[in-house]
Amino acid sequence: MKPVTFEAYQLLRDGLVEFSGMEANGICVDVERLTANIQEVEGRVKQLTAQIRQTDVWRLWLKIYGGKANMGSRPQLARILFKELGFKGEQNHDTNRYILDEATLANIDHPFCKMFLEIERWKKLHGTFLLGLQREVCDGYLHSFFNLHIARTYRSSSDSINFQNIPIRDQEVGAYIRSCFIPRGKDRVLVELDYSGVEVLVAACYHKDPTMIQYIENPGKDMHRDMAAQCYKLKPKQVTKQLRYCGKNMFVFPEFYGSYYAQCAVNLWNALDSMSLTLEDGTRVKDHLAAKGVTKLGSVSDYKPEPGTFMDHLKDVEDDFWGRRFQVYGRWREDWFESYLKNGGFNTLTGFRIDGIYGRNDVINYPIQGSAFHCLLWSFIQISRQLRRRKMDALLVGQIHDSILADVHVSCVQDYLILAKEIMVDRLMEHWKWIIVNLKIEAEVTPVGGSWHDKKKVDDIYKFAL
DNA sequence: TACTTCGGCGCC
DNA sequence: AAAGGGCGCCGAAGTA
Repeated sequence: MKPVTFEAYQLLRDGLVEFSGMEANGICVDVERLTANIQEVEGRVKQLTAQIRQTDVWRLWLKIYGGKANMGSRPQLARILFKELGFKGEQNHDTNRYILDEATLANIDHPFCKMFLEIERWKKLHGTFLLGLQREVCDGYLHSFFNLHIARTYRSSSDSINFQNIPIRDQEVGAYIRSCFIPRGKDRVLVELDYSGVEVLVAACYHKDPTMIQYIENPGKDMHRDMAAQCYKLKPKQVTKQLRYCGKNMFVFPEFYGSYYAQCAVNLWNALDSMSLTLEDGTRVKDHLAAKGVTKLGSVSDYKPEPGTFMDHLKDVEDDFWGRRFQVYGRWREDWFESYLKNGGFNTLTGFRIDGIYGRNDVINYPIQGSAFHCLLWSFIQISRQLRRRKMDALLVGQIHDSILADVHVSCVQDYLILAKEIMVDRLMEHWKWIIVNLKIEAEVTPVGGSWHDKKKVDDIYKFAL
């Protein structure tokens, strides 16, 4: 850990103090609800397990493994699927073990795999989240740790339990665990404030790419939509919400983090079937691509994609992405890495030094990830101090990289929202002159008597009313 | 029994 | 030339 400016040292020191306060505050847990949810999920796991034991595959499993047969063992299941039932499986090149992750199982067309994934989904909720929380909760409160001395990027981490990976994407699973987090009183609510797209904004502060800045500053422009259009050979207007999601999470972000066209192509191509991608008028995107002359995924050999395939197309999209559209960003990545090779390290915009042996992707990603978190950290410190100074009935209870969770009395929700916005956007931009794009935040508030799962977006914090 | 390693997966 | 960044936790399986 090496803050190279006094200010960077102060940021960690003050952050440590405020995080300690937050840990002591803790977050209120509905213990009865937690117990009930554990019961319910255990019941579901038992029922699904009984069901899967009736299948032929499980009978085969028992025949081969006898008393050692373990429904939770993926290595055992891999043997059944790939050695006994003849499905094609990939192996880890170093260990020769079969890969049997969710994507692999989802692509095997067999009901047993679907059932297995369903059970795993609920077991993950049960073991990691519900029992984990029950183990750590004390007198109705959870006091997770929030560390500032762990991550190589100078981000934070959290443990006992990790408060930064509570399920939310899978709404059904998320509900079981998030409904256990509640405000510490009948007349209070939870308020969550997060920076929107802060890593993209902070990246722009490093590379200053004019095209990227236009995308950021112009609300009519949409990078993810445009890239989805290009990847699937569509007009931007044809891009549905689902297609935009694919552009964002299967091309744009992977490219930012250092993936490359061949990997993106596989994911975008598999999504055509697995997500049944269609246009507004019902046309299958796969058929649309076929009409444009692209009928095969294709592969790469001798560093060259097979001509005329989707793979080949994605190579063109990538070349265009870094070589033309975001060429300043692309050049920054090369220059930044060159400079690292020459100097053996680099400094972040927030005043930290990162020395040591790192790969290209690390060198490009660390400063962005770290500085983005430091925006949150600086705001967190200021908000926490102001709440004390103004004797407001609001406590900070959690932090998730780019968001702050507070437990607020109904009488001061609006004051809290306005104070926090002022600090997170206006004062932070005054404080760090290197922030050259406008920061934005989103607010979510739970109903009175609701849980973290019930949080709802606030349209306009200045017109907020409970 | 206690500990470590690995694969996998939850979040940003 | 290489090819997805950061964490923490779980269960399985191997080792001492």
